[in-house]
Amino acid sequence: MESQDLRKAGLKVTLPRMKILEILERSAESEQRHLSAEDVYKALMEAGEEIGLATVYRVLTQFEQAGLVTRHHFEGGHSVFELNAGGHHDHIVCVRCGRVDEFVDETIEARQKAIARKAGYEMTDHCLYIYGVCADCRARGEGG
Amino acid sequence: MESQDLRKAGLKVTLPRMKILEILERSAESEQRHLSAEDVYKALMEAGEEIGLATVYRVLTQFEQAGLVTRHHFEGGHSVFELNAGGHHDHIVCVRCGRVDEFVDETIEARQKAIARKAGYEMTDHCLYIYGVCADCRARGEGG
DNA sequence: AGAGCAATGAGAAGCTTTTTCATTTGAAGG
DNA sequence: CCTTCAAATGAAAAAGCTTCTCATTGCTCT
Repeated sequence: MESQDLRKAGLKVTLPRMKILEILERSAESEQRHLSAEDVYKALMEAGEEIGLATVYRVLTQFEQAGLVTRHHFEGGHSVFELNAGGHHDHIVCVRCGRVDEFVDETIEARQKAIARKAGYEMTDHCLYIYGVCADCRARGEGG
Repeated sequence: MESQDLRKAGLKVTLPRMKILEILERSAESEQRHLSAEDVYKALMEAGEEIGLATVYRVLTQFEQAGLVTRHHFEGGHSVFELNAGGHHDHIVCVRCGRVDEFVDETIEARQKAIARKAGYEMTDHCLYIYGVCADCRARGEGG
């Protein structure tokens, strides 16, 4: 039951929050795990929900603070949000088509902690983006 | 001679470009290696140069395309630029005071290439940010 | 020195995100 | 079920960063 997720996060259960959570969950099941605020807004419109863009931003920020979603600063200036499920992972982004794949590498995870410690930092978080050209785009030819 | 750097990059040698390059070089020598467009603009104003903000953005973008600087998308919405010198490196950012340290780790570099290949990608670039609390901030106390 | 073309400056415009404030809605209690 | 109140929402305005427009300026080459 999703409303419990909101309650546990200390957020009042409202229609906009439920709907936005639904959108995020549905997109997490499909291939598109990373949604911008506008993506969410458009999905809401398509679902016939009259929810303002300001509310989308507010709710996504609240979800982030509540630990329900993670905000990523991809290239291009705008943020994307991703439902927190399945634990931590990093990203490979195709610079040609925008496709995003995920991975976890324990070696890198461990090295990061060691590097932070050596530099005198107590690591709280990290993010790693690998940029490249995906197999599909390369098969499609160099010309783009 | 700096003007040669511009020439090699295929850019006409103009006063604004020279001055911006100077600002970047001077800041690279000091502790502040990462400047936002506005930082550069303010530095120019302090130096008594009448260079428009639009030009700063244009020049920084050109420098990026020419490979002279690298643009980073730090958290907070705005980009920062860093002179390309001393080769590739990644970043550790203090979430408390904003301090930025740099590091290179060959193990991570190698793993990344391997991961990209395994996922079917041809890696073109990557960026890794470790977030944490630096030694100074921790010495200063948990309360902030 | 002069011609031609790229670069610049100032301000407007564009885009994403946040804020404001009146109105609406959800949660708790009678 | 109805009331009450704080919290949430919507619409529009505002804010912040970045890009665009276009007349003017200034390199580069001859």
